[in-house]
Amino acid sequence: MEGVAAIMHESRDKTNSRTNLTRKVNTHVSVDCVIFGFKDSNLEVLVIERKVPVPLVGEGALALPGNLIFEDEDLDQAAERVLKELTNLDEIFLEQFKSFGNPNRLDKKEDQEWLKFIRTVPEARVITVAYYALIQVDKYQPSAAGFATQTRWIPISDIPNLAFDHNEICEEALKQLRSQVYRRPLVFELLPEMFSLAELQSVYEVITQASLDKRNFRRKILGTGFIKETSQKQIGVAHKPAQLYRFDEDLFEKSEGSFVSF
Amino acid sequence: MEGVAAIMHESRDKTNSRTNLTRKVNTHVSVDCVIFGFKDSNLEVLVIERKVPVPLVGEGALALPGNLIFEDEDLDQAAERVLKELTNLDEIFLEQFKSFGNPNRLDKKEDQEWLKFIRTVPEARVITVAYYALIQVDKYQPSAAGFATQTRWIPISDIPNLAFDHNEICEEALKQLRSQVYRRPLVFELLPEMFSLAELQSVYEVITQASLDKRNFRRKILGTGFIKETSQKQIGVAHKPAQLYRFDEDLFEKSEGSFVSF
DNA sequence: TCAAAAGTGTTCAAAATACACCCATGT
DNA sequence: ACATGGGTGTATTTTGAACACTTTTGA
Repeated sequence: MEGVAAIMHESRDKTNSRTNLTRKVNTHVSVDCVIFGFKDSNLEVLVIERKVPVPLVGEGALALPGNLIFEDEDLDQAAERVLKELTNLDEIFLEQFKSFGNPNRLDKKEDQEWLKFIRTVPEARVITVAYYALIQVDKYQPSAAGFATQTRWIPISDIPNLAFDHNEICEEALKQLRSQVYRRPLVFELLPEMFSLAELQSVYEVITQASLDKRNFRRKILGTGFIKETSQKQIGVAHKPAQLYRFDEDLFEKSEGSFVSF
Repeated sequence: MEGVAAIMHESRDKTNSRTNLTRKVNTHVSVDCVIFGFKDSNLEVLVIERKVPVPLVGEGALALPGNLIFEDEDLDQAAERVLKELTNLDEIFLEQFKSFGNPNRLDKKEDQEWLKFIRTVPEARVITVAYYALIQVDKYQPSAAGFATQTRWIPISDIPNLAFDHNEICEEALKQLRSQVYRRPLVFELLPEMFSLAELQSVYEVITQASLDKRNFRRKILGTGFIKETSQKQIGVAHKPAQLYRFDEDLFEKSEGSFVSF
């Protein structure tokens, strides 16, 4: 997902007082975001529906949120801005993982047709810098804006054909997430502030596609010392309510980033 | 290191029959390569000296090999080509790891002065896609070409100020190498076909900055099953010659990529 | 009272660590 | 004969893996 449409409305970004109307677009480089959320015990990806004069259905109607960068902004800033402009998401975990530059990546017929509506030079080559993001689904409500008409969560096991090379980008993002999940405390970006150990285990299981032993998991995760019990318990469940825990970032920092693996 | 100078001589790339003279340069995107070699029991990085009318000494004279991409080539192809054009290195391990897009990354005075000699639009913003490479120093002889006047190996502990944001790029490449060295068989790209276990251990130690127990190392590394004894021994050493081993790629593939860690 | 998930320990096997001496070779 | 690095085994500790029943709650 890239396009100049986003410059048709002002940015609310407080860090830059210039409006997007006066900013020069770099028509050769874009950013795309793969946003992961943990929903219904599943890992899902947030996609947008593209706004077009003649609505596309099925094939190619969906895309990752992404757009061209501005000449005066850093890549990380661009990713934050674009994400905000298309989905209203803000201040979430966002990290660059790979760039994609196949010269033919925008050449599919339906993609070209769409680019004709939103680009000054639809046939131009664009390389894209891809980011992955992690969000707590309950805390943030994505809402479509810019050239996105809707946002939609899609389970990663069930992703349809997306625009451009966005399926490949999703695949790579997943690989990245999987390879990092045991080296860094990423899972806590996907969970609410307080969570049960069963939920925590479930996030690990969903991401790594492996099933874990409950007792061993609890022993090890509590053994790290930075998962702390809170005074809260689950409410409204039809069974014994689970104790809730939180991730203590300070304790984690002090423990020198040594993390767990299963 | 980027510039249009490379298009002033033909590519010898057999995979593309068009000469570089007829290819259109993408003036907004470059590739840069951080080439690691294992020399004198040390990890070193290959840099080039920049060709300039008035030779620069000290500050900013050295840079990573890199250049602008062509409009019709993939990022990986561009990295291979540029590496070949500036250092004559070919068919070595090369992998993208991060893109750098600070809008001011080319703005230092000495860098701008240099860009004036090699660029049509020296003040243009360029984002660069960085690659890291691993080479067996005995097998390949880098030799300067294009706008490089010399190539030089520099120990990673002793890297001077480089052009542009190339110090930052080196740092990130090292991080990447360190984080992957125990997950993938990268070390064998740095060693000759046959090597002693002491050399192998030393590569791990140099990359991770940790010292390992000789007996435990040998037990574990042989325990993987894909480090195979050869019939050769070291020659010309003033002590008991070490048995030489090789990395068996087929056995590694079959062992499902499960690697060691220390 | 029942259904549903929470919570809890022990045993065994495997892997990690720590550690010191003799050996083969070239000079 | 000596200097240099090569090569080897064991004991201890730590970590990983497998495994089943009781408890608490809401409906």
